[in-house]
Amino acid sequence: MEYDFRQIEKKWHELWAQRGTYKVVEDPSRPKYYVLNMFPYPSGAGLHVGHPLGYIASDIYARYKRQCGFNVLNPMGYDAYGLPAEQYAIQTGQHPAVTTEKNIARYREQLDKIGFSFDWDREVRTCEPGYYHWTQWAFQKMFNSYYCNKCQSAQPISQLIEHFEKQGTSGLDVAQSEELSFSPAQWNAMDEKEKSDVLMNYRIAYQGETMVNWCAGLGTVLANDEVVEGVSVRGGFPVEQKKMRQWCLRVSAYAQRLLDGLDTIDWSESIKETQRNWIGRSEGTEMQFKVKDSDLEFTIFTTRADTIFGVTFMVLAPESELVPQLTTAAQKPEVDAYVAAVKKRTERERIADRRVTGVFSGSYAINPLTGEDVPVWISDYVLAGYGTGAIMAVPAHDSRDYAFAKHFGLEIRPLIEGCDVSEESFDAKEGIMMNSANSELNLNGLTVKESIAATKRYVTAKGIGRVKVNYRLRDAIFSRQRYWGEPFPVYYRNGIPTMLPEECLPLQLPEIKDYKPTESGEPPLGHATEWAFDTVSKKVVSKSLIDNVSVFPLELNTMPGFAGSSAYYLRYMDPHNSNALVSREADEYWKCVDLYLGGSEHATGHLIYSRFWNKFLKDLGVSTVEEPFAKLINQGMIQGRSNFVYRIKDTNTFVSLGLKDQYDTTPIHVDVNIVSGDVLDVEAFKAWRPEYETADFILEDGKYVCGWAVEKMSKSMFNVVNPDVIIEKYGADTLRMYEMFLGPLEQSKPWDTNGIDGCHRFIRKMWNMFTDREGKLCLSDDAPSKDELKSIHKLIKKVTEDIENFSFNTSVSAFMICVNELSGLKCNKKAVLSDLVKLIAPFAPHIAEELWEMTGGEGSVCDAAWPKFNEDYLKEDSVTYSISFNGKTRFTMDFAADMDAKAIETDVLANEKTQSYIEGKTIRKVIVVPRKIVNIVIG
RNA sequence: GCUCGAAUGGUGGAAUGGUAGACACGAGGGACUUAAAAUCCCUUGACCAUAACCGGUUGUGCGGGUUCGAGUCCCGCUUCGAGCACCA
Repeated sequence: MEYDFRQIEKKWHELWAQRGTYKVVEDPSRPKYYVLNMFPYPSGAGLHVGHPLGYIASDIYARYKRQCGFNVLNPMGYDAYGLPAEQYAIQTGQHPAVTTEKNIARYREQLDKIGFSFDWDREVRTCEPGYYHWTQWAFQKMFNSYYCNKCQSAQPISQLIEHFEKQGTSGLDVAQSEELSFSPAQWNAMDEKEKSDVLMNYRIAYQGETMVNWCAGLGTVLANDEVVEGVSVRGGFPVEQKKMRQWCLRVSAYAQRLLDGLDTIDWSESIKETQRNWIGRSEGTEMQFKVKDSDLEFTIFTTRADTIFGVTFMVLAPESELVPQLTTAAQKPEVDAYVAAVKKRTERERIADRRVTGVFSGSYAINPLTGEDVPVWISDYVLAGYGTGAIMAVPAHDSRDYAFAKHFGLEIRPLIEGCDVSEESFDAKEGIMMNSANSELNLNGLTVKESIAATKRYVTAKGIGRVKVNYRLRDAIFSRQRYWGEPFPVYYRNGIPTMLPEECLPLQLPEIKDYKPTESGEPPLGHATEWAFDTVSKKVVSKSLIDNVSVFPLELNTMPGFAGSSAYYLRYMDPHNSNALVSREADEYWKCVDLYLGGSEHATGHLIYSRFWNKFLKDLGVSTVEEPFAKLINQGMIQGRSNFVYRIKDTNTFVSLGLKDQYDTTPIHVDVNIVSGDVLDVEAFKAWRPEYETADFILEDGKYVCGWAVEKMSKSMFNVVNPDVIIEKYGADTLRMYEMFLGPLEQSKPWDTNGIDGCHRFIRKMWNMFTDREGKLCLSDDAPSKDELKSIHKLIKKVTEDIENFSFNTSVSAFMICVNELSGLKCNKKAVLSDLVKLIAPFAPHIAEELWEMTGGEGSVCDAAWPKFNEDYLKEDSVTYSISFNGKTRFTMDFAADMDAKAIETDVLANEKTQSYIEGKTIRKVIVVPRKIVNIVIG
């Protein structure tokens, strides 16, 4: 009887839910394994076939680990805050919570059909108060912490205050926005507001005036990874630089730990490299330059201290605070005009147009090694935000300085023997130095490497500079001018940002009637009426009660998307705990995510923030491990495969692919759901759009063949494939097998249903091995034959290895081979087939569960012990060797499996056929490749 | 520009330095069937040879190298993809 996947899959979905098959509890008697997928943002479009790829892979691994005896945590939840719901709210007035809820329901319905082993009791949603309580809590902890460089850890801010009271800033080694200097007396004399401002310089969550990516189109600030080429990733609106007071997280304090941690985790080299790049550690030297005829001094950063004798000018970033100080009266109009022009240029324009621009400040700096005067210029090729915002320019050995010097006719002084700088700079860090000596320091004759070290030593000893490590990693901007995000648990006491008492958490998002920014330009929360904090009753009250004595205004910004996604993996460990983010026991049991699956597009966003957040929580003693994700796999994207029909110009006649070149045609996207194997369902096409109702077709071989192309899966290309449709036609098991069969997990590939029949046939074939025509079980208790055992143990070995290597596509092939072999052998042995059921269970859980029940298996197949591989069954009595001469195989010989190489060699050489091939030629070499080949080199 | 990654039949893709193209799709042929569906069997990189069989040559983007032996290792390119991009 046909395998009725619809009825059987439905049956098991119900039974699994009823029996709580996938419920997980901490069990110290068993080893744990934590599998996690990056949780999805529930968009209105629902799931397409690309989304479940990673979920299926991790589900297979989770089920496999469970069968191996691990207590497996495999949770799922929703990253529920996001811009689309908010924009939908602005357009329709529909509350984002309502749309989000609806979308989640739809996601859940789709996910349930695929048969995942998620423990839904542990579901989290970032937008629920019970969840964002802990997002707000972590923020408050960051506000109340500073980062101590000496102990490489976050510490309570109270310790820092104590330090200020006793020593001021002396002896301070902490992460800070800028270097401050004050005495204990000065600190103690400060008023509350001044102290608050000073502490902001050190807090891990702090408010700072920062240049932000302001997106007027979205009315909000965006993180760097939300901006690509000067436009917003969402919506594609232009983004400009604007200075704003924003909440920030001092991610930069953790730069070194974020970098070091990469060496301890099992992630792909490419994503680690991306993160290293993003962190951008650079070891160099900071040097002071005195300004001529002035008391002023400024600091530059360089990685090429060795080139100091080649400095012919200095450059300041236009935004640098030094610009007004160093500009002479004569140059002021020109400098002001330049700075103003630079400010007007958006990021986008600066990328598009990279002309050399700049202006002379009028001042000269004194090269501390040569005593020469060097002109100070201002140019936007120097960035204010990196290093000190000022550089020493060595045009001979830096291509940017070179371009600048050429453009403005400045001196270019080569320092490396034999280099030619007439056409371009010599940037390579190699060669022998020249022109580099003063009375105390002589670099001439040294290599670049030696001179860097020598200069560092000299500069440090002379007190004109110091060794410095810089990071490109910037602090994360943590404010968003949006409604649909976590509110900050912060109120403003006469301008001083103050944390809500911990017992007032969570601070719930207020209801508002309009989701747009207010007329006065405040964020949407400006519309909220109940949005003030009463410090006496400790309640949120109406704004009308604000008296700035006991009732104060609340913060109007909300947190960005990455706030809620930074520690969700901890919450899954203990999702219902209302006293803590995660209990000590749960945390110590689950520790960290053992296997994390998700797209590589989060390399510089979520995966950095989350690691940062976890490190902070570890300093706090909440998380037990330094790195939250021990192993990371980036599944590839599934692209769309679009189909085209070809309309003959100015007609309603469509011509099949093979004949289209005979006409003048326009390709038109056609819905892939009415195309099967690139053949168009003509009737469905006519019904698809009213304008095609009267369409005519020129067919080939009676069929209309469509063209195709690989494009992004999107509605506008009509290439979105909904997993529900596939499941309805083939069943979830086939979908699961096929998604794995498509190709290597980490590779991007187009969705193409052309091969899905093969997987479906496989499922049916397997079903038919167990059942007769009436659908009744027909298994025998007889002992399996040697061939049957060999076949199944080959499979056990292959599938076990493949799962461990995440090579699921080849294990699907292995299943097909095994089932072909066993059905060829007419195998109906229970001993063999029950192993097959256990092996297929992670891949195709529905059919496995049904067969497991039919064969009288105990409990659920997901708890059936993974079959043990026995090598003895694969052993052969004899092995066939190919006999080759100079690499060309001529004939074969059989030998006993345990025969040693020397004996084989002797036998082969004694053989008559061998002799006839050698025939008088000399034998140069004989190579015996175990179990494969004997190659005889003659000549 | 820099840093990674990739390139194998008509297609998706297999191959610890050891018989390249497993497995699957598609295509062609056949069996069963009144017919269709389903199922099963055979052929299927290219080229040459042959009545047929046996066979031969060539073949993993291009050019070199190491090796008895290279899709795999090394050097130099080409093309495509991804990330970073004035980071001093």
